[in-house]
Amino acid sequence: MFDFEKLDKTIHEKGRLGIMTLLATRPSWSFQDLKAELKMSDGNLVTHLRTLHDAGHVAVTKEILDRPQTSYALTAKGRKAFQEYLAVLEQIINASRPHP
Amino acid sequence: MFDFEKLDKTIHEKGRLGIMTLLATRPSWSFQDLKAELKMSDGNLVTHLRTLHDAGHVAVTKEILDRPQTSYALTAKGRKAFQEYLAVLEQIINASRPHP
DNA sequence: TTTCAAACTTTGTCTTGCAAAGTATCGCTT
DNA sequence: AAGCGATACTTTGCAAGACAAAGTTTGAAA
Repeated sequence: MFDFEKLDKTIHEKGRLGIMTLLATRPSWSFQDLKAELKMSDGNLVTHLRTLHDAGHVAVTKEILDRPQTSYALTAKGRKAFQEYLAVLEQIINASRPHP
Repeated sequence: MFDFEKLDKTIHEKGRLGIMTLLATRPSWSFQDLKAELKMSDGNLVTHLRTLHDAGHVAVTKEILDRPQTSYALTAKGRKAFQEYLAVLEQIINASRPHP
């Protein structure tokens, strides 16, 4: 009916799903912006970002502008994985309309 | 941008999301059918069903036909909660198409 | 009454989320 | 130079939860 095995657990967790969704909307997000938007603690956010980075889904860029600033972006792999994840969500939505 | 707080944790967990999705497709499911479809262990499945039942999302019916058989169905509350959950999924899908 | 299957419960393990507090690094100010 | 504040992380500790395996209960059929 639908492939629950395909629901990538790395992405599915609430906090990381939030991160991935935000990253999908823009080429790049700063740590501070992610934190403000998602209302996560530093430690929690960093941990989730590291998990996503370890999975190869997120690229990290450190620069020092005015202040030190770290930016995050989807990798090609991450974008693909996320699209597959979204495809499962669409399956769920479609399946959930009771068929006549 | 979208409401992550609305992502009901009771529903969001992978196993329970599977259960809710199946329950949304039919008026009623037997324990055995859920188990077969979701490939979960007895203990795991029962625990998730109890969690959903405790949350008021799922109704339980025990009857004895040929064999004892327990059936599960969405409550009105569960159906509503699930629809709200799906609405967030749709927000995520829409937000994830990078806007031009 | 032995047997079988359904539907639990119990037990134990292991992972994970999460926050709070601490640390390192860099600019800016005085 | 010394101190200050912000960023970005690390560490620590706890609590919750997923999950499987094994045991238990219940009812029906043989």
